[in-house]
Formats: sequence, C-alpha cells, structure tokens
Amino acid sequence: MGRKTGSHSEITGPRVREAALRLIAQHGFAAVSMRQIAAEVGIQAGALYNYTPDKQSLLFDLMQSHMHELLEAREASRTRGDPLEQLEAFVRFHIRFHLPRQRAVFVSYMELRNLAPDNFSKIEQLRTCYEGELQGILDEGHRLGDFEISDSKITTLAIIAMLTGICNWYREDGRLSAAEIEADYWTLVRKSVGIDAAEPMRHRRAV
Amino acid sequence: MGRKTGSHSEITGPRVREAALRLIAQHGFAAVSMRQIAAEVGIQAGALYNYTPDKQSLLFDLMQSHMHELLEAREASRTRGDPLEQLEAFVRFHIRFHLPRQRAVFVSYMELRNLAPDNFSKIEQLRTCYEGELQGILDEGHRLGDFEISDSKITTLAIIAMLTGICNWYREDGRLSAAEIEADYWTLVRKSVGIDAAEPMRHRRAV
DNA sequence: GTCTATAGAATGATAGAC
DNA sequence: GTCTATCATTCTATAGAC
Repeated sequence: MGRKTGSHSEITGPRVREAALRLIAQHGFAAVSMRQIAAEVGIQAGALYNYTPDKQSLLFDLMQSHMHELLEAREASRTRGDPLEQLEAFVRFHIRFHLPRQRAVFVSYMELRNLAPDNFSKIEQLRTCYEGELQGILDEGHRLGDFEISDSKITTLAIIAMLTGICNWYREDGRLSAAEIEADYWTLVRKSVGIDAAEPMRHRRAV
Repeated sequence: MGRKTGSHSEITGPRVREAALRLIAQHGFAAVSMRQIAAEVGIQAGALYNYTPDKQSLLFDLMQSHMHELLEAREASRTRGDPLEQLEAFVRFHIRFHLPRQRAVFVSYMELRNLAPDNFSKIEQLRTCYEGELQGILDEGHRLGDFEISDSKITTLAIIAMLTGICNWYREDGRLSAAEIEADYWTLVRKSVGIDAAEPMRHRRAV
C-alpha cells in the first residue's frame, strides 16, 4: 500500500472535515484557506476537491451535519413527563450535547454570515425547528399553569442563549465539572420559569 | 472646495469606521476587503491608509471603542441602592446600551479570533472588567442574603449571555418593543436570582 | 485519490503625482 | 487627503500526469 500517494478516501474524508472544523472554529471561515486545511490533513490543496465541490459546500456540510445530529439526538432523548420534567430533560440534553462539541457550536453560530442565501435558509430552518422543541414545552407548561412565563418565544430565546453561552467559556479542566455546571444552569432555568426549589411539585400536587 | 478630490479628514474618518463596522458585521472581518470598505465610503483603497495603519488596527479600534463606550456608559449610569435595585439598573442599562448597537456587539463578540494576540488581551481585559460589575452586584446581594445564587460567576455569565443574545434577533419593527423586551428580561433575571415577584422587598423588609 | 502546475482573480499595502 | 498605478502575495479552483 502506498503511503505518500494512493487511495485513502474512507480515512481522508472525515479528516478533511475535522481539520476544517478545527481551523474554521479557530480562525473563522473566511480567514482559513483551502491550502491550510489541506496542510492540516497532510495532502495538497487540489486533493481537497475530491471531498467537496467547493469551499462553501464544505462549510455548509459541517453546519448541516451539526444541526442534523442535534435534532436526531434530541429526538432520541425525548421523554414523557410533566412539563417540568420535560424542561429539565431538555436543559440537561442541551448542555450534554453541546459541551463536547464546542467547535461545531462555535462554527454553527458564527459562520451563518458566510453561508450562501440558500444554505442559510436551510440552516435557519433547522435551528427554528430545534427552538420549537423548547417553546413547545414552555407553552404546554404555561397552559397547564405550571410555568410562570411572560412570553414563551422570549423565554425560549433567553434560555437557549444562556445555555449555549456555556460553550464560550467551558474548559474540561476548568473550575467546575460538567455535572456542576449542568446543575447550576438547570436551577437557573427552573427559577426563570417560576418554579421555586421549595415547591417543585406544585402542578402535580395540585392535580 | 473640491468635491472629488481634496481634504475631508474630519468627515471621512468617522465614515470609514461606520463603513467598516457595517461591512464587518455583515460579512465578517476576514471576508471584507479594504477595497470594499473604501468603496462604501466612496474613496479609493489607498486613501484608507490615512486613517488606519493597517486592517488589523482598524478592527481593534472598532472593538476597543465599543468596549470603552460600554464601560464609560456603565460608569455614568451606576446608581446607589440595594442589590435588587442595582441589579435592575444593570439589566436595564445593558439592554438599553446594546440594542441600538447590534452591529458593534456582533463585531465585538464574533471577531475576537481575528485580533492579534496583544489586541485580544486588551479587549478581554475590558470585557472581564464589565462582567465584574455584574458579579459584584450578585456577590453583594448574596452576602446580604437577598439573592439565592449557587455560583456568582456562573450566574454572571448566564445573565450576560442571555441579555446579549437579544442582539441576535431584535429588530426595531419586530413583534415586541424594546420596553417590553426589557421588562420581560428583567423579570427573567429577577427570578433567576430567586426574587419572586410577590415578594420583591424581602431583604429590605427583613432589615 | 493524490500529485504538480497553473490559470485567473483578488488581496493588503506602498509610491508618487496632484 | 485623495488619486492612480502597481508590487508582491495569496487565494479558489481546475487540468492533466501518475
């Protein structure tokens, strides 16, 4: 088997994506050249075009894959339960999904500007779909009288911004463990929908 | 006075900064060329270098100005009062300052990666300084027993992420007015530090 | 599938006329 | 202070050998 020249598509494909994600997260899409990505993989720039028709498609694929993984993982982790339980499940899922994917999160939120209009629309649609998951929980909790919410859309955006913001500072070797962070943010979210820690069962007891 | 050629430094300087801010917010620093900025101002690319030694300095100046304005405005709007009053003042200040500056906020948070290391450190220091304002309020409120907080640093980052996130979706002609948004977010923050709307005076009455 | 080589366009920054 | 012109570099993407 050849080493410096030969066929490695099954290996090289994922490596191109990993290298692109790492470099784009670090420097930004427009600041990263195809030559840099190729060098990171250990191939020449021209060979990249066996794996993507152009630079724009590479970015879009990274972002679309991230959003699809997010939606599929959310689908798989859905639970039954009252709105408070569902809200807790959502918050914990969101943190657990995003923390190990800081680079992909970074790219998916920062490089929207660099998507071609058609690609932008597709990604935005997926994002809206994900936000709908949370908003549905909040609406149901509000309808049942469990949650104290002024505006479910605002609350949705506020919670997601708060949770996703963790990715901007979290480090594996930081002061707090992922479990501690998860607990703290769940407490913040719980309180923000008007559920006091002292009476977490209000709706369930009342009914 | 000449029109197409001549001296216009007092006018052109700010226009260069405005054009750069607008274009960088829209497309990203690395994706915007000096020629594009010049065209937006209505001058030739070479003339830009009367106003900045290089592209990097232009970005740094935009971000540094934004952070200095933020800190000065915060300084000017500081109020006396108990922690709850100070927290409300901070939240309302943050929203009022940021909403009319969506582009500058965007640039200041998204283009950190494109700053040279020295410039990055300076901006980060200013940001840390601003976060300290909020954390100080939370710590004081916690010390007095007014606020129910698990970790003041986490709570600081969560609140700022939540509030700054407004800039990512707010539109002047949107469904909600700035005043409504401000009210909703203040309610969210108030609840997140454990102050129920029904008993906003707990500390003051207890003492 | 990867390489070398290159086309064709764009970039940041500078020099010198006015 | 702005212009024109340009240098030297870099970029995306393609062509063709192996």
